[in-house]
Amino acid sequence: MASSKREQLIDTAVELFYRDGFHATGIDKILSNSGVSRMTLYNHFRSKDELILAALHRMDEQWRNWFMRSVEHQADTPYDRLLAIFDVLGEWFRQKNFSGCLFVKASAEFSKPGHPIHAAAAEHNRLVYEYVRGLAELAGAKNPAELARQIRTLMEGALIIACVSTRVKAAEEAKDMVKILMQNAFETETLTAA
Amino acid sequence: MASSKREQLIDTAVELFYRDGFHATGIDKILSNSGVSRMTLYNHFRSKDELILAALHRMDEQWRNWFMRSVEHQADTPYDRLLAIFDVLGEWFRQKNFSGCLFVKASAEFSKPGHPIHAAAAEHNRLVYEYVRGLAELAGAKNPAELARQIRTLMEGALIIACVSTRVKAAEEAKDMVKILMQNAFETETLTAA
DNA sequence: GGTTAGATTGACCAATCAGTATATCGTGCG
DNA sequence: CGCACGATATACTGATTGGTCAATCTAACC
Repeated sequence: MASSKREQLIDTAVELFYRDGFHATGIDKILSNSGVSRMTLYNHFRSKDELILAALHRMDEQWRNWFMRSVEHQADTPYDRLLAIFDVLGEWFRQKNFSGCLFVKASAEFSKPGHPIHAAAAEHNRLVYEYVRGLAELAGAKNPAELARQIRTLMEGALIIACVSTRVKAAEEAKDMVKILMQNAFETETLTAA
Repeated sequence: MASSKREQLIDTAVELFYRDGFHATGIDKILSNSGVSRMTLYNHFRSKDELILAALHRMDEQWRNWFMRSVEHQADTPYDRLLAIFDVLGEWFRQKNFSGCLFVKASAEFSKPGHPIHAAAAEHNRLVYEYVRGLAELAGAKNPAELARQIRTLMEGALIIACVSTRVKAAEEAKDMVKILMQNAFETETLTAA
């Protein structure tokens, strides 16, 4: 039962932090929305910052898991999966309660790079990058690290355009861009195969 | 003197909002840092949100002015200026107190698209887009609007990578990407000329 | 010089902030 | 049954939140 309350706290924290932001979400709102009482929270987490870190960790696992599963379900070969990334991105942007990326929000509200919360956001980005680089390697890109950085840049760019300018098409537009870039990232024979 | 205090309030508001965020910056801190007293602020601005809007408006003018002047100083032809955008971006990322983009922060903290503050961020993005599209037109791009959207996506992507992952090189990496994309965005003769 | 309108001041408001102290409760063990 | 321990609930802390009120001060105009 103790662990269940902890889960419940993290769940509602993720939901409220995502919707309203970190500073704008008070401990009291998390408590009332989760039906958990004050001391139970401070029993599991030493401070609000620690709860934020737990929420980011939960979201990182959830989101990356969903993202990778979706990409792998969408396409079969590593090459096609690099393209499918942007289809999945489009799905994400079109989700009912889509409201941007929790990690962008985190690094926006805690912008000092040394802050643990900022570091958690950077770590999430690194893990996503590693996933893309793995795909680029499997696909046989000439320079997998470079292609992965390019794709990550396009992903983040599409994300910002989508959520600041409310332009969900940004995902498809980024996909068109990545097609062009991938022509340059693969040997000619791979290019012809695609 | 009245107008000078108003300017002073906006200046310190911009500085503190940029450094610490909107919700994390209290009215009291703005007052003490600017040396202006409470009612003077509420005489000029009906609420904190209105001060935020004024700060965003000020920052929009300042930043776009600095950005466009830098781009135009860096290169002479519209074509080269499209590339120079990313040199200027690199300059920005390397500025001493660089801490991301105030408008990304604004839309992160006020993520409901209908909110006036979110709308102000979207409007800033639109104005930057219009500037890039103008350059793309002058440069003779086949589809200026499309090229401008692509460049905007790369700009925002590089920005997020730079400030979340503390990777200022993201600007140069995005420049490499835009070179490839521009090969596809111009007729062959323009391409050869470049 | 006196009056008056507008700017400025500091005291004050209720609400909320993150976090704590203490009391009570439920439950497993001897 | 009775004890004891960890989890929970409630009340409370002092600080800070955004915002207001009424008194004071300044300066321009008649």
